[in-house]
Amino acid sequence: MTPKDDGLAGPSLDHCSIAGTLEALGDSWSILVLRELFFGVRRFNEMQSELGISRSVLSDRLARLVNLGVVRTVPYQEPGDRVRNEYRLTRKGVELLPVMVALMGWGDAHVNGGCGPVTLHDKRSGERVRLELRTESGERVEPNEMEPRLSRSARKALATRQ
Amino acid sequence: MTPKDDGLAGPSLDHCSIAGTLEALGDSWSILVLRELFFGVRRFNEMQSELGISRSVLSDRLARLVNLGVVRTVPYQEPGDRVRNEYRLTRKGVELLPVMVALMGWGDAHVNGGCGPVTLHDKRSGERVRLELRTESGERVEPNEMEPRLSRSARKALATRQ
DNA sequence: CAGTATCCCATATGATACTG
DNA sequence: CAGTATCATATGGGATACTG
Repeated sequence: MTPKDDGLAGPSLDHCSIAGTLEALGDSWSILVLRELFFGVRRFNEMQSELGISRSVLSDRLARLVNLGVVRTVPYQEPGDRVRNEYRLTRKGVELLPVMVALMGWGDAHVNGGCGPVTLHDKRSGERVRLELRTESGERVEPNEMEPRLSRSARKALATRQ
Repeated sequence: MTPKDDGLAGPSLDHCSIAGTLEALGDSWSILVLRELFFGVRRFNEMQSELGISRSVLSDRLARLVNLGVVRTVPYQEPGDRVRNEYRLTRKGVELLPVMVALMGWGDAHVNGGCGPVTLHDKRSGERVRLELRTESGERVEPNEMEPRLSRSARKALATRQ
């Protein structure tokens, strides 16, 4: 048995969705910028000082995120001041929250020794929220009870190539 | 209302768990190496050719992951060959799978246009598995229905500092 | 096969200064 | 306040060659 036989990886996975997301957001600042937005920080200067990121990089990252469609600018005006922009997550950006929740969960458990400085709550009930793996029929699944499979389309693509 | 007032971010979050996890695994290769392990690829040379990563970087990354405790080496021996090592996820590494599932989910939806080359299944039932946000009492929560709060300990830390 | 060591380069980042 | 432009640097990564 060569290792190749039982592995799923291969040319068909060069652009697997994990790699795709990382290509879009896998640099060292994008996720942190999105975290700020998630945590309610919306303005350039505040993000900059919170994150300790350089102004040029923050400017670049925000532009990229807007371009990607995960962030949008919203005009606002302080009384007696000119109109400026603040930044908000788009729907596409909000759908990234599970990534942040997963990162936070692992960091809570394995970096911060069991719990972190932030907890997540349902806005209505106030109950704590967490991420779970479930089957379509609603059964909980542990991470080690899960296996990846090539989708039908990927198998077909692989077959024609061989 | 200054933006500062309604944001959660601040000095107490410099080492929030998202940043912590990213610090450990946020480089451009670690997650991809872990993906290979998740997909069943365990040997150095195979990972190297699958990923198109340079040998030195792969070597370095594997060492770091072992050091972090998310990967361990397991000796194996091909008949008539000397003993070598292969790599496996530890429990701590397996607990990182939700991060990969979340990345995959977003990539499926927003990079690969609705579906990707890989699906995840319960080993037993074969049913598809996905990530869900739920309250402790089992209610499903949409990403936009969720808000972050400072934990009790973080509030206390913040209070003493001010 | 499974690495390690060396060297070189591209690029990401930060510091600083400037602008509306 | 909210950026943009320029520059210097550091670091990450690849290519290559070597070793057990």
